[in-house]
Amino acid sequence: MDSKHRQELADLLKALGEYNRLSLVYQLCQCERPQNAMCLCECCSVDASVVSRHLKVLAQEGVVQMKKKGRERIYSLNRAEIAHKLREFADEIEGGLEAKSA
Amino acid sequence: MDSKHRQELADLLKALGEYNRLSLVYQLCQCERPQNAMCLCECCSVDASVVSRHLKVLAQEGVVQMKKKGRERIYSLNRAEIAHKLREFADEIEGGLEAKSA
DNA sequence: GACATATTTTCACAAACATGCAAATATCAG
DNA sequence: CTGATATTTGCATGTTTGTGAAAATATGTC
Repeated sequence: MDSKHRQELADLLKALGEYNRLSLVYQLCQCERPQNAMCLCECCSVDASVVSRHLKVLAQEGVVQMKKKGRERIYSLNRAEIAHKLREFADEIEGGLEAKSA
Repeated sequence: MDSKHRQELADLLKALGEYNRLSLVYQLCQCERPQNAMCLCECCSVDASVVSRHLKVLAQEGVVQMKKKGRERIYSLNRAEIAHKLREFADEIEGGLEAKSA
């Protein structure tokens, strides 16, 4: 794994590794439908501007996806993509040396 | 998931979400045998004290395990445990609502 | 004991970060 | 156009964090 990929993975993990951001992810996780930012705001007791910034970070790392709808922004979780990256990382950790030869 | 578990997961992801710490994890990952801190020091170009602190963080989060051996500290990766936690998280993200009923 | 090696701790510091508030922007309803 | 709602941005602030250098600690060798 080259340093660029490693940096990307580190950035992803860092984005997920903050309590309020992780709470937003779980909130989106439990919602059947995409949610707007104000709705997401209720799960963590912080200012709307804070939620906005956290969602921006999550979007930059590809954790969530955003769609404009009128004056609202509708967010949804990139479930498959994130789950895949996490499992890939788990495989690397567990597999270790034999990962590629197997 | 209660807030305590969520905080623990956030702490784990944060520990992994720093470039040099992640590099240490990958370094340990590629080693068949446990390594001492000085050896690990070579993979990232930082001071030995920095490596020591990073390893401390990783140990606190249960990512690595430490064993004293003379004046050396031998570190090894908790492969199964970390991989399991990552997969659990991946399942939660991907499974979403249906995770418990399935 | 004296010295070398491995590691941790303390200190200082700059950069990054999370946060709240207020102002700005965007869009809808009337 | 006016006002309301949703969201972002700028600013200020306190906190955390990653870092290197030097001192301290621990343990091995002679």
